[in-house]
Amino acid sequence: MKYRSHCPINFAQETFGDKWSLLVMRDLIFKDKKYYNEFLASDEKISTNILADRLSKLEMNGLIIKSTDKENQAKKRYSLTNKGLDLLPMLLEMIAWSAKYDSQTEAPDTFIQSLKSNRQALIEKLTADLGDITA
Amino acid sequence: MKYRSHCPINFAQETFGDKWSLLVMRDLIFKDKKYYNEFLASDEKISTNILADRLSKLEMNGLIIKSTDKENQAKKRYSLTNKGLDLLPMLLEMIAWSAKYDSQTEAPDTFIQSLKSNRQALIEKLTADLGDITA
DNA sequence: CTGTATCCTTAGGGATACTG
DNA sequence: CAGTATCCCTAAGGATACAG
Repeated sequence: MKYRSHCPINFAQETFGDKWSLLVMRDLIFKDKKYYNEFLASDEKISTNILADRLSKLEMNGLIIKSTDKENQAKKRYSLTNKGLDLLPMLLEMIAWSAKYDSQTEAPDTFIQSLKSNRQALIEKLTADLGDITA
Repeated sequence: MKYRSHCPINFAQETFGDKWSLLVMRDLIFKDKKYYNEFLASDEKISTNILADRLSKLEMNGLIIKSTDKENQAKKRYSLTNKGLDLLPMLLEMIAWSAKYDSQTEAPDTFIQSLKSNRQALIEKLTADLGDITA
């Protein structure tokens, strides 16, 4: 891959700055989604070819890993890597910003407060998940 | 504007998730850029029509404001609003993530440490700037 | 169920000439 | 200097059919 510059913000932009990647990461981190059809069913209606492409790119960039489901050979399971999980702090700040400025969010202060207090629990849950896979 | 969903991550994506907006914000926040030709001169080589479009969209979305330079009537000056400035925490987390995983970054630990220690000073400087304009 | 493969459309972007 | 206005092009995305 050829980067436009060596700026870290540009690096992030080129890694997950497209229209869909961050939404897939959201589904993995906050919505406990793990399977293809679960991502496909998200509100934003990603189309199947784009989803396949993004999953593959996220895997190539080391943010997620793909494994075979234990129960069902045909079924693939997507999980976060540490690199992917490390997006959490940034995502939380992003969510806090949106909550503050998106008029659709009701009671942003309460919402942000609950985010922060759940932060540690979320990290622990995701890290445990991670152990499941890499073990 | 019509949003794909009411998710806060999607809101952020649709507000500044294009290829250029965040780089303009970076220039304003971290590089003290204020004028059209300064943005135009950035490493990533944004083209003039795109820059004009992004500045206008960022203004419409309330992240920046445009004013006339005091010295020169023809010269326009772009400044951060509070809403724009509030992207700082997210950007710092983004930079920290990139520093950790972009192999181009030398000594990421040191880099991230210096980011964090400069954080408060940066906020104060930017806030002072803001006072200049809105006063 | 988990994807590929195709086809098609469009938004986003790049180059460059031009204007107040 | 600070942008518009054009023209053009491609990558990105959407719809849908199909395959292992």
